[in-house]
Amino acid sequence: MEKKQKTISVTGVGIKDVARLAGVSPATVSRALSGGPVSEALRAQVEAAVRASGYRPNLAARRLRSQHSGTVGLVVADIRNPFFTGLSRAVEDSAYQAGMRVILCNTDEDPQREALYLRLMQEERVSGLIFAPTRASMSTLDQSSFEFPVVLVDRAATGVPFDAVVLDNRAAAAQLVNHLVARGYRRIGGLFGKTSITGAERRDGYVGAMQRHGLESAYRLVAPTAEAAYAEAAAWFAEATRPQALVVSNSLLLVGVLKAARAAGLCMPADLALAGFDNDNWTELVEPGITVIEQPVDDIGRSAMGLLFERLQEPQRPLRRVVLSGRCIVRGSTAVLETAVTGAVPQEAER
Amino acid sequence: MEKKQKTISVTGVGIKDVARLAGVSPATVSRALSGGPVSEALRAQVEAAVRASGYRPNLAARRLRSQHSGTVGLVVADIRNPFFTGLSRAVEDSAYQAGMRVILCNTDEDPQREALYLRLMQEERVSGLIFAPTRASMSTLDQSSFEFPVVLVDRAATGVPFDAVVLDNRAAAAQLVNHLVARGYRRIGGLFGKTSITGAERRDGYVGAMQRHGLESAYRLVAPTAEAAYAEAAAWFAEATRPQALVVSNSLLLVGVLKAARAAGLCMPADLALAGFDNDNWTELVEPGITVIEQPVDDIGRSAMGLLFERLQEPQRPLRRVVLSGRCIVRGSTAVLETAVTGAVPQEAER
DNA sequence: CTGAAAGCGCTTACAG
DNA sequence: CTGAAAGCGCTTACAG
Repeated sequence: MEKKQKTISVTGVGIKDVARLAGVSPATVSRALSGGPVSEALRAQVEAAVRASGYRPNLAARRLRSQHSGTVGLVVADIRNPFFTGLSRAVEDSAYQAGMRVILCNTDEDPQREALYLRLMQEERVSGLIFAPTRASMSTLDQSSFEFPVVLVDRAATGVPFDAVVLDNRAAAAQLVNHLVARGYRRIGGLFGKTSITGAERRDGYVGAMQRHGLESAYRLVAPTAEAAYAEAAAWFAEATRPQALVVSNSLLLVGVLKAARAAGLCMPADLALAGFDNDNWTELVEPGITVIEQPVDDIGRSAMGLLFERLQEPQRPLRRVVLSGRCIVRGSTAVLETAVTGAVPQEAER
Repeated sequence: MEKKQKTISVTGVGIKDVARLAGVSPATVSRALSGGPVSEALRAQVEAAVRASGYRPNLAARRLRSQHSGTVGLVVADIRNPFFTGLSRAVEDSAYQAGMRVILCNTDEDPQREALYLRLMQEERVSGLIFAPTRASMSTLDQSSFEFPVVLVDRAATGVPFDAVVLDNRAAAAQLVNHLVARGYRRIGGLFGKTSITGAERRDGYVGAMQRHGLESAYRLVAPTAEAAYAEAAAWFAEATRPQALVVSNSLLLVGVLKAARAAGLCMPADLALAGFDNDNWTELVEPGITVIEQPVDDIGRSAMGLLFERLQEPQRPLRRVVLSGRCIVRGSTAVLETAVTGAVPQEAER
């Protein structure tokens, strides 16, 4: 069983070998394998011949001939960022379910690598691309740069000429502010990443919500690393106007802020309340638990693949932008402020 | 600039178009692009024509003709496991540096999906495969199953007929035991995953080290999920023979144990010392910090790619097994036991 | 339903 | 160094 019939071919057993074995033409083998119109008798012969020979179709040949790569590209900043880890898993699952492959690339937010990988996508003739662009490159892009559909994820300015799946970042940030206000906090600061559009949108949401509550915004922008957040937070905590509560725009920054708070000897939430984004493992495990906005990564990945498929079927359809909501997971880091002015009713509901 | 010369071809601009534009043959374009022997004059003409036409080579055609896919497969259990996240990033970096692509597949430890993806690797005609097999499939595998080199990572029984890169799991587990003994603990239990060879090796290391110290082993095996670990640990903590310290074989189980300890109201390290594997973010951030063995994921990924390349260059070389050491990161979860019998000198050094 | 033939876009001996 | 020709392994009109 499973005897390896070494044929003359260097390449192993090909469709012609199977055809010979089954006593049919290569065309019939091809049809039988792709579910084409073949009589049951021949189909059975072909299947037997495939099993006997251990034949595996050559995908490079199939792609070249059929002009379908059956491949989608996924270009993100860094797979080690838990948001992208989850996203890539969701995209891969959707893709493999649809019988497609995924090519994953990490740009590290480097425009040069970004350009390199976009070029690669062209060379692979991907059927479509799911892309989380840097802010710089997003403005450069237009549809004519690509001969395949592109779906932006996570980062997409309103009005960009692409299908997109994003979180409602403004609403999510506002949700955190509302929650903090409801819990009695007033001097609420913000720390946002300055390189991605996501950080900017979350900042806008924060500023808007603070305004609606009649509170004064105080935010700072940092490079998207734990180290930068640590430095900025440490400096801030040393100032007289240190905030009572902090809204932080992603989990990397959150790590930096947490370490800075500990280094400064600040207790949560008594000395500092903390609220952020991404329901990473550690935000639950740390004491007293960090209040965060959880992003629906599975939905985001699935929706992105969905938009891609629909675009492939109907290239001329109007642009679509799927906006998903985050879920606020309340934990100990934003417990009710004990010195709260109980008379001050928040002007907006928590949700 | 960058004018899209739409040619008659449906497929976009091909090598023949470039050749016509440059006034040379397709063969010369091919040579110029692949760094073959071409005069400087013609090379410049070709480069200009490529720029002018926006030509991008079709990788499917190149692969079919050259019989090199320039692709390595990476088959792991789940990219969301932080060990595999780091590994995949390391492998991808090595691969892209060498001008190769990576195809990533998540098996979820499911033998059926494993078989499916191994078949896919054949169809892609990958140049090589980096593979973390389940225990079940590892015994099934032999070299003749593949027509490309395979390097096992993370999981590889001694004696398997493949190149492999693994952690010295026995030494690492022993290191944790030695450390706990040196800190004064004696009733040291173990919790190990039962599905992977890794868990078994770590258990062996634990048992051996306990024996050398003249201590009695007490370990339990569980399914590799946080839930299973939680259930088992919760039950154990309720028993009279509850351990003073616990060695846990991976970070998923560690999460379960930590939650169970908290639910049982056990303080670390006073009521329970904890030591595990994988220097995941949260092990540092949690109070009082968990002592763990850090795996050199970058080294593991790089070494695996290295073994693959060497095997491709020299198919007949003897099998190689690279065994890397973990680094013990000591944190508060294994602080000196205050009630330690100070007379009992550990029989082995901590390292 | 089936087969013979053409061709996807490249690379690579082969000959000069 | 250069070009004409063959061919990698498939799929797909085309004809029957």
